[in-house]
Amino acid sequence: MLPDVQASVPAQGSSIFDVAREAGVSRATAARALGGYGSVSEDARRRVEAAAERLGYSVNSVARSMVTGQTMTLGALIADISNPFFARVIRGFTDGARSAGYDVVLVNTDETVYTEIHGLKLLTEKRVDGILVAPASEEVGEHLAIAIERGQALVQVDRYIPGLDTDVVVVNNYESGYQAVQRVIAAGHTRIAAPILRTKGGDGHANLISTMHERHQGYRDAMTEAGLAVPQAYTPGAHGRSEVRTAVAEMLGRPDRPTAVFGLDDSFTLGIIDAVYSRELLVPDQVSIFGFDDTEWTTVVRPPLSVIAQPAYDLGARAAQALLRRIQTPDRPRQTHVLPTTWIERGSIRDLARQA
Amino acid sequence: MLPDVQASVPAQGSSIFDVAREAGVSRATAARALGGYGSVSEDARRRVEAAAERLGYSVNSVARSMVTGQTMTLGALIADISNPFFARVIRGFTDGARSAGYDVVLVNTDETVYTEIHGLKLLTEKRVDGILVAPASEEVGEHLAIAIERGQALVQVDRYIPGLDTDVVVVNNYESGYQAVQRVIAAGHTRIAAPILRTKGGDGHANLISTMHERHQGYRDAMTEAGLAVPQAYTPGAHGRSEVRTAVAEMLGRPDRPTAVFGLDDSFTLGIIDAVYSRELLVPDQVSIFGFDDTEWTTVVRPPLSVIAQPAYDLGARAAQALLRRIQTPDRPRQTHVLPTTWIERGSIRDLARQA
DNA sequence: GGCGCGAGTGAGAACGTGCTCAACAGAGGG
DNA sequence: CCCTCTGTTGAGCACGTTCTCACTCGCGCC
Repeated sequence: MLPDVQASVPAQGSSIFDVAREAGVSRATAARALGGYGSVSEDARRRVEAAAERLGYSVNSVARSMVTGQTMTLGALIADISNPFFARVIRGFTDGARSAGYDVVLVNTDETVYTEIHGLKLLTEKRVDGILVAPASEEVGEHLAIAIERGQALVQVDRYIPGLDTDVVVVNNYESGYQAVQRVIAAGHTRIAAPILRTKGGDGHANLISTMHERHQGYRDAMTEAGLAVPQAYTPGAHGRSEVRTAVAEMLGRPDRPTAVFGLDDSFTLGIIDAVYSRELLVPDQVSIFGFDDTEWTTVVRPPLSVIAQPAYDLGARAAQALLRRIQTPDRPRQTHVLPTTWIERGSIRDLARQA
Repeated sequence: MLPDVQASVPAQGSSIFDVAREAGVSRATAARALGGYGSVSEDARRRVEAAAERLGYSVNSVARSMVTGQTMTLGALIADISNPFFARVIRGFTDGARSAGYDVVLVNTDETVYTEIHGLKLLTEKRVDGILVAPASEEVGEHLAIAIERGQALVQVDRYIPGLDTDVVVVNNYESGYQAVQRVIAAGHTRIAAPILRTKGGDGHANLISTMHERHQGYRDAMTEAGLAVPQAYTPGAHGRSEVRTAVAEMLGRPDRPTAVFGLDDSFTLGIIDAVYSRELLVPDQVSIFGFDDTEWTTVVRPPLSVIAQPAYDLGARAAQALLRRIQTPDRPRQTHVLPTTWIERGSIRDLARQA
């Protein structure tokens, strides 16, 4: 590794000044030739392009951003990219962003408001042109309100903070939960359980997430309207798959155990299945299961799982679309996009009505 | 929406110049007070901080990057973030990056060299300080070689291009595949199949991915050394879950059908299970299954799946670590980090030997 | 032959920050 | 009393790009 050889390679990429000198023109002409604006003679254009090729010139987006005032970058503030649901949302978001020439910076919040605030600060400093956020709490949103006031383009996805003036892209969580539970009730079930997510903020107090909230309210209303009880034992708070497993296993050991359990999200459904197996109960003969979100594995469990499928990719793609429109037209009225879910009946719910 | 109200809010965030004027000091003093360098009187520091707070000042990272020459941003060029394996890798990578003050820009390549080249160009223009790449092809890597020559810090993860002079973070794919197949052979199986991934580049010719390549070679060698045949019918090329399903279903319909099928990655294993179900075969009594990568669903299928678990999160975290070290010390010798896999025996492999 | 016009070109400002340099005041020692 | 040293401050350059402005030159028209 001779130092001479290294020195022959420009440590930092060459600037448009180097290209101009190489081509024997001024910076302005080189910039015009490469930027495709103004008027440049055919001869000069060829010389500049050849020089750029020879020097391996690459536009410095940082400098461009200084001038144009836009970074062509979007930020994404989500709970956890290793959660397959968010991974699909982000895939849709990056695809939508990319097709308009934008890149995406990813920040995980782990459902923690403190991390969300910190991440928002970082993205603001990076001067991203817009931010996608799945708020960690439906109660604490002052940081987001301030960002909006300062003109930051923002879109909420999957969840939303009531009263926060942004575009929102969600599914009809309440209706989906309500209708699914109605279906299960129609199948003759009267004891239906639905554990609910309880996340903890940095300060130790529980965050409420609108998504969970609404799905659970749909469940409650469907039960109540059918004249069915919702005992507290059927709605334990849990923090993740293993806590759900524990809570549901306990519940299934009781004499008045539920005949059906509703998984409010992917990880909850997994925990419920874990619990059912640990009790060695048969699905759907001894206990029925249905879940929210149709992930890849729902067809490889036996019986295949009946679920409320939600268009995760489309959520992200629509959010990108909404965000890009807001960037282009900051004063447009805010919109809430509610994407439809699909009930997929597969076979994990026992029909007690027909059997009776 | 009165225009006056809007005008009262600064459209673009205030600069350090505004803070300096508000505090009654020069730009330089304000910069010193906020940047924490040089010496500033206690009085001036307080006034500057108060002014910054009042104006809601936020550092402009773009301008800072112009001066410092670093963006504190890393790029990630991976196949598909909605693939749970990569999602976990990226989670590890972002965590590692974040703890050192770096953000991550995400680019999906869809296993396409053309998209990878384009993504590399974008990341270069954005002047990211380092790039994580899971190369789409183990054959086409000239674009990456050029980037390295220009001084771009690069780390390859999950796969690698032979001869490309970068840090590499992988698992011992060959050994893992070899040993797993050896185990299955020891359990008395002689007809073991392993479909292999064939992705297509933008130009239509097949990409070889080192990961798949090595796992499959491990399988082949274990078979050959045990004196077992590897008929071409046992190693069909497929492009994803549904193609694997079709290929394996066909294979399982033959009279000389395999007694065990090896899923070289997560999506392949899903396709294999699909095929087994479509043939209504019992696992492990009629056919054994084992896979690569231990995802969340492997414990909710019946029987639970025996797999080679790989530390996806750690792959990403170690890659971040390696990349950050290279950024700090560009001339350090390149290292290849091989992370261990773990064989998890669960019950999807029938022991023919003990039974005989 | 003078004039206008358009194409092509170069000089230079601007973006907001980090950092160097010089200037200045005040304290302290010889 | 002068010199030095230290703490504090402001002026100004640099980063690489985009874009505006003014200038030159050649051509065609009156």
